[in-house]
Amino acid sequence: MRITTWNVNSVRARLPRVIDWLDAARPDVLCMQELKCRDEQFPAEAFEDLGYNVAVFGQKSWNGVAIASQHPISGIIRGIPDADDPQSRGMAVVTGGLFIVNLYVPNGSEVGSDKYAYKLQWLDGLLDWLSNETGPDDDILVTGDFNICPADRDVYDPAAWHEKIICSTPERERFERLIEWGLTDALRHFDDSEGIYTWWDYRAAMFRRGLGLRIDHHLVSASVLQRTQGVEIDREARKGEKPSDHAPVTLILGDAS
DNA sequence: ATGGCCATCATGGATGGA
Repeated sequence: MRITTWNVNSVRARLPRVIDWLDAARPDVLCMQELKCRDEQFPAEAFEDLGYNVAVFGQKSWNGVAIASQHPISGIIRGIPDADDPQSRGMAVVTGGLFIVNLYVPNGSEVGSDKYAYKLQWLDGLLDWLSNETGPDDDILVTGDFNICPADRDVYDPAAWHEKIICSTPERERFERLIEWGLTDALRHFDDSEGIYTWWDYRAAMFRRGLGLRIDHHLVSASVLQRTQGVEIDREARKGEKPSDHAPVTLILGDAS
């Protein structure tokens, strides 16, 4: 079983690329972030034509998350950690035997800004929400665009990013609390090397120069970790005409025992 | 060179992203 997370940076602007990729890669589940459209603007038919069921949690212009799955989708939760938040940044479903939480964590803009305070509050709320909704003994995948580099090895220039947004200690502490709660950063379970990135700035030919950040993650509970065979980042999808600035990141699982 | 690009809404240029 394969589950992909991909910040598509506008599902409407990216539709041909997303659909072509999905048709070729055919993961069991695709978790998307940054739809930048309302629910009724989401091109559900294009996914359904490929045999996927879809659950969408969008909003006008910004943010928005969706899950496409070849398996039946049930138990849809819209609005994490707070159902009343006007920003659509989190949803959860049950599909393929997993509780999948798909997140678009706030960017935070700048350390010390109002948006930064919202980001930290949002991450605090996420941990509370998880603790109320489920437990680390369940079959859980928390995936998406976390907008956090967990460690310096996830950053192309740690000195330049020191205590900057994405890399600040309070953000990393929130990430670490998710790990302490009982989740494992699936990629780091297999590979502790530097230079592994999932996002590259559109500006200054950062992708061509190999300068990026690792901010898209698959966090798995112990039972899911036991089945995890690897994590793949599809850098090919960052090349060519009109790419997203994020690459798709795929979690590969064996069968449940 | 302390910026570079890209999407949205709207139809110019502000706002947001990371």
